[in-house]
Amino acid sequence: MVRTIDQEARRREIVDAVWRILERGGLEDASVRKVAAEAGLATGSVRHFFGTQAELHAFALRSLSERVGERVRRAAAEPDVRTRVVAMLTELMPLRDDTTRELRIWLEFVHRSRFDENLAAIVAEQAAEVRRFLTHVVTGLGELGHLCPTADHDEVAAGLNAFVDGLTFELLTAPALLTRERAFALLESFVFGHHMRNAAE
Amino acid sequence: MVRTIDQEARRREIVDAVWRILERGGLEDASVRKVAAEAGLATGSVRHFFGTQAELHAFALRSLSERVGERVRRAAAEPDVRTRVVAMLTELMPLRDDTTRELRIWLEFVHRSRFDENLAAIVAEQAAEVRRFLTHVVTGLGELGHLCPTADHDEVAAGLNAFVDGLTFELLTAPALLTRERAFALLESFVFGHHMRNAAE
DNA sequence: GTCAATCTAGCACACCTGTGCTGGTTTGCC
DNA sequence: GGCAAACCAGCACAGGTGTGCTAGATTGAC
Repeated sequence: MVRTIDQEARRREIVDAVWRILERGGLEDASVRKVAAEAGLATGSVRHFFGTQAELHAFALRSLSERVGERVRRAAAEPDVRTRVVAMLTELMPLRDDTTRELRIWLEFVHRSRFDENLAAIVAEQAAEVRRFLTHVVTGLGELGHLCPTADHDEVAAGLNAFVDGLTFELLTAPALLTRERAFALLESFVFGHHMRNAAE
Repeated sequence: MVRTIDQEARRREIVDAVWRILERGGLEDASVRKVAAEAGLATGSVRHFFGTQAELHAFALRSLSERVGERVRRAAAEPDVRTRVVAMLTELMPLRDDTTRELRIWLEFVHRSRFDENLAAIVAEQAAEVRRFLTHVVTGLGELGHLCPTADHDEVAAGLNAFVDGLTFELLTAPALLTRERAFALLESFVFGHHMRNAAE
């Protein structure tokens, strides 16, 4: 056998090229030829590692979610509860340059997934994971006393999810409406204010 | 001069075809040929009314926003304040089949606008208009006594905007996470609950 | 060195795209 | 009727696309 370790490195290089293109021009620009050029390869080389374009895109998406997952897990190590909640939510939103880059790319896939069953399955799984994660966060908030005791945690998590998604979406698509600082302030106010009561209250 | 009235009808027919295609397959599918086929015309006919594809897309977007605007204005006629606020917000969200259709199409343009300066200008103007509209709604809420007197209306409007956008985005891209009924409940809870205090509070 | 697995490179095909252009057809005014 | 403007239809060109395929280069085990 020859070179089993470099294979993964090459795949990562190619995925990096995909990400750069997605950030710059969106998924439509991520043709096999352009990806190859961006990675400094020939189209045949790319197709040796990814038999089809769909495979390449799916792999790029999965790699992205792995990366985000790692980051969130790292933020989860923070000992102080309140700091931890904010840190973890922050990782999911475009509040820094690095996360902005990731979420810009992520938005490309989410959008495409509306008309692509393959991507849709992956995206749906990711969304469900985020929701579970937010439910966890809400439980933590309950222990912190930031929640009305009668609040329905699922309901509160759904609301938090919508708020986070809305801030993210606006930061990505309408930067004139929202600065990072303001988004962060709104997030803190939403989480630690008296906003998390039950809808049935 | 021949036929000055049918011209607008034709344009509308073509735009209708564009919308149908956008809903079904996204903006990428809205090629001149496919639009023509959908409208039952030859490509040359479409190009007689819209010199270029970009022009066609821009026109389809503007037509959409006009349509939504009319609907919102109609909802603004409701006399009861509380009912009116809900009705107006409802028009901006995919809570019915007709508005869902419009917002699906709208999302296509918003997404494309990230890499298309022409569309970006139109979309940004629309977003600003929605924000002004929401600020208006918030003022109405203040008069209703649903707002903390010290609340910063701009801040509250920004939060409401994010929440509405988040619910909309999730309904369009992650229907497994959110039903229309739940979204409506969350909206009402957000607007009429104790959620609208000032961030600096 | 030998050799086979792995990787790279790129040509070729069929298809779709926007748009320039050139004819034909319909329409309503005079 | 005649005529010009408005409209319709579609060909043609120069690109770009995914992917099948073949041929060469590189690599590491033996």
